[in-house]
Amino acid sequence: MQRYIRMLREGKLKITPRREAILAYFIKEGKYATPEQVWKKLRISLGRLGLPTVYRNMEEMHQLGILVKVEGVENRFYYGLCRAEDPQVHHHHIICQGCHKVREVEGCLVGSLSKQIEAKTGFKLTGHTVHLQGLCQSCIIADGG
Amino acid sequence: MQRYIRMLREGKLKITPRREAILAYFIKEGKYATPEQVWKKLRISLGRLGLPTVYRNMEEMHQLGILVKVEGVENRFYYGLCRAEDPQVHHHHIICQGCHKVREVEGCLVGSLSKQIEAKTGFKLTGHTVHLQGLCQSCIIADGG
DNA sequence: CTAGGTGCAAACTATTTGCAGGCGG
DNA sequence: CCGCCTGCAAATAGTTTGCACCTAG
Repeated sequence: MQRYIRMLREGKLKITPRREAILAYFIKEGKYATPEQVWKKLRISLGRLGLPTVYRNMEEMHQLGILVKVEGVENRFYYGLCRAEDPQVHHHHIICQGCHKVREVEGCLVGSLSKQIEAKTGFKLTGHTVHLQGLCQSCIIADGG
Repeated sequence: MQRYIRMLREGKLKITPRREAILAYFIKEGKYATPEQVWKKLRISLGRLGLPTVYRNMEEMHQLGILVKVEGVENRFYYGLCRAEDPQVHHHHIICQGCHKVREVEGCLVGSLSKQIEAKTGFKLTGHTVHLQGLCQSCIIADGG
């Protein structure tokens, strides 16, 4: 928790009960979630909590690299906690299709091939997004595979 | 054009003036576009044209592998014509940040590394999406770089 | 104390749906 | 001539905004 608090401070954001609760939610669940899912859970314990507050805070945390943002099914956006040592160091994430657990994947899949791609296409690569889907150990077992 | 017409037939979709116009749009422009952009252009030449019709047709063409669908900025979806020999053969696309041109990238960036990823994470990979952004030859020059 | 954070209500906007009539095969 | 296709209007739903009040630092 402390490292995320520190990241909020570095981003000039105040440490409020709402922000701590959102962080605690992601640390506890370890899964990705929509702002609405987070809101439904937290407003029970927090009493009053506005959905826009959750949207605002999750987006801000995404800007600071605390949360990863991924396009899920059905035109919705999901956020997951990034546990990488240094979120600034480029890496990818893999998400379990069974339980929505998020895990960091070190290194970059595109980096080593970028020269080849540029040579073949004539494009100069400026960026990329990679979304990996999979099944975690527990869900492989649960799936009977 | 003929190959896309054939793909529509194989998908049990009728060949209508609206569908031909949408295909012609993408063949001519060679860029990705939102349903709204396509609609604004085509309703001039087609007279009456409903925006829902464009949404419906573009989504159907996406299902058939005729159009690629990518998440753009600002929570909107863009579609681009897939010119790959066989769209069923797995490949990626790179989109020019300057002019929005779409180009196929043969091969798979994840495939050769999937074993490593699985070994390192313990996940079993079930799928992935890769979005490459870049600058095409013309836009590199226009950019002065 | 003061700038940033929050709740609420309302707005916004991309996308979808229902349905009556139209047209491709 | 049958069933898919289309336009229109209206609904849906995720997300954002305006604003008065509140609270962390």
